[in-house]
Amino acid sequence: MTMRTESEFDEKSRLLKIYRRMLAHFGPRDWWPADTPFEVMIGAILTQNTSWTNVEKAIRNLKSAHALGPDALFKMDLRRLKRMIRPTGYYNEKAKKLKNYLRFYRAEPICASPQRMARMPLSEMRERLLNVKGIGPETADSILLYALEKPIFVVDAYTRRIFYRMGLTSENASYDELQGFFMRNLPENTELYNDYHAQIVALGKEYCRNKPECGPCPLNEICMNKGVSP
DNA sequence: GACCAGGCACATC
DNA sequence: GATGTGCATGGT
Repeated sequence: MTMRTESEFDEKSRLLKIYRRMLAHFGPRDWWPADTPFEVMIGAILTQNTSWTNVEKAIRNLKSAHALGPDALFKMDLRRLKRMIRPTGYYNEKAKKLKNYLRFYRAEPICASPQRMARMPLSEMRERLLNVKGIGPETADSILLYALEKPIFVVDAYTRRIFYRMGLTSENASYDELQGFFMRNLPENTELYNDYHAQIVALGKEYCRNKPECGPCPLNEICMNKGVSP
């Protein structure tokens, strides 16, 4: 039998309270903004350290070239691919990352085979994704959660910043530590993880950018940061 | 013109 | 394991 501390209960209710507050303010986010699971995967790579508006341009380029599919992208000339994804920045690196991912994807048709997907344990799937050069923890988890609908919590720069400023996590917590914090304290639920992360991004974009001071935060009553950089 | 954006791999200590 | 660096465009 496991003992639970008071603070564990506090954190559980607090994380849900924060979620409800964000949900009330922003409404359901209906993520990920993409037409297909495959588009989610490509977007997840393209958005690495890049604003989503830049990714939209690249996605548009690929769509208008009728190239947003595994075969078309895999076969596309590298220089042409670079030209199309240029707006996302790091386009030389990202073009290689996409090619790496497509090689993996075509060899392991995870999305084309639901039976195989269902059989594959989450942790094993994650390991395989992380073995692809260019896929780190956030990209892997975004693919698992938003393309494959697996129950895993996505951590990003906004998550780290917001929850550190709230005083709930440490500034230099690792990805795995932060992910563990959320997954220990929230019910395991794909829909919740999906919208929770989307809410965090909405909050981050509007109120909690990487500046010394927050904007007027809709979470004021539960956010410990009173507008001063901690 | 500086600063930031839905990271990651790699080198070095 | 922690810390530093290159990668690059587009918006504010």
